[in-house]
Amino acid sequence: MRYSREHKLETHARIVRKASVRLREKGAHGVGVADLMKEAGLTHGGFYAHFDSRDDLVIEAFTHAMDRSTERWRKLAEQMPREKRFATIVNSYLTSLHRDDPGRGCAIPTLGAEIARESSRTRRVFAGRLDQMIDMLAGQVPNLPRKAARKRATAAMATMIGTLVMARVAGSGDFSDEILGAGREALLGRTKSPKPRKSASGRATASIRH
Amino acid sequence: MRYSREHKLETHARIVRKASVRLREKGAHGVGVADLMKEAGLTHGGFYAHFDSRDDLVIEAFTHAMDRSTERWRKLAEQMPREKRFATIVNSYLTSLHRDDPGRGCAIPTLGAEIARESSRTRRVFAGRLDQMIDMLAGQVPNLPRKAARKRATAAMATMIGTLVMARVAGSGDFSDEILGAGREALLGRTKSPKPRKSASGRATASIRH
DNA sequence: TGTACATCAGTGAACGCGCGTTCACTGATGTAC
DNA sequence: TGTACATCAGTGAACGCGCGTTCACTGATGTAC
Repeated sequence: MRYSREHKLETHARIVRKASVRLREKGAHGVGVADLMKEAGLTHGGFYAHFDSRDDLVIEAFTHAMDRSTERWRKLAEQMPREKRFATIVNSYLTSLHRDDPGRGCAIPTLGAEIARESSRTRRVFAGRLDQMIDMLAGQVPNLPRKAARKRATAAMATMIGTLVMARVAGSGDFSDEILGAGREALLGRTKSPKPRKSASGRATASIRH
Repeated sequence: MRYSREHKLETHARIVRKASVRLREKGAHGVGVADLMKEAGLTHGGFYAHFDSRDDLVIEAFTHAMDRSTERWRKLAEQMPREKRFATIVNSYLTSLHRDDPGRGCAIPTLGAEIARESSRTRRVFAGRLDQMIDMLAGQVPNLPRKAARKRATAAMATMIGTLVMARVAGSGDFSDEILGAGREALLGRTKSPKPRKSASGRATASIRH
């Protein structure tokens, strides 16, 4: 072979990684194959050496985004004491930083509605990752039995997703900030500061994206 | 003129009405001008006698959908005693009927993410209607001062929108029903029946779409 | 170790297709006399 | 009231363009001897 086995896997992963950012930014139908390949430093012709169709890349890119988000949250939560884990995730999700950077953010507010209209094959994959994400969040809900925690986590995900969708429609002014604040309050109760706070490690908590 | 002034206005309104259904079903970029005109019983060539561009129709169709939803909710709520109004809206929003009929449903879960990526002109129009919808819902929240009611309404909208997005991704099986149920419980507390209930007038409440 | 060959990731031109938009035309009806 | 003309909503062919996909080709490198 021209390149080692690793080389191809690396290239494949790079395409998926870059595509997952651009697709979240521009929508599942908002970027062409040629642009996505250019993003990875390649020309469009080589695309079909890596994917059977554009849809396949969309599925892989989405899966990648969901897995990264879930994993990042889990790690973020694990650094905190039990009772603060849920609040930590909510606070880092409902941030102007997350709102203004959809490319690195949660894939559901950006791609959810479009995926809901795709083939049932695509939707099944999506639903699986959604399920995992809810489970992960349920694991961070304090003081509740398993089933109740999952219910709480599902509704919290809904509030976070809806808040982000509305806040993005509203742009980035006062109305948008009001929406973000309402979401945080509903999930966490009245809290002092919507501004980024320094964590113990000295890194600003709010700088952590999804 | 060939047709009376009314005739043109009626045709224009019909195009907008039909388009607003199809665009919610297929997405803001999911249907072509030709299809939308055929839906209204016309050929594509006449389109530009009514709209400057496809984007203009999308804006009008979206505005139409939002106005109809807001008005429908207001009327639905007005038929109920004060304390039940908020719950009535939530219960009729978070229904499998609404989930399975996006064309007649709320435009935010279907088009919100796409609109968030459009021109700021489009987003401003959208944000205005979103603001009106929140205000309307705030007016139905019982026992709270104006500002708190608006906060509550904003977060409730978020939960409803996010719940519908997730439920649609999940299809229409158990997982999807679980999501709908979690949203209802979070907003209304544990309630008995997720099934359609007959209202005093004999019409099934759940048959009312948005 | 050195050489000849086979492989296949990546290139860039070309394809067919659907889309938004334009345009010359039509013909039913409102308007002027 | 009846007739000639002007209007313009709607038609359907045509446009240019961008997209997903295909394909013949290339050339660096792994492999066989």
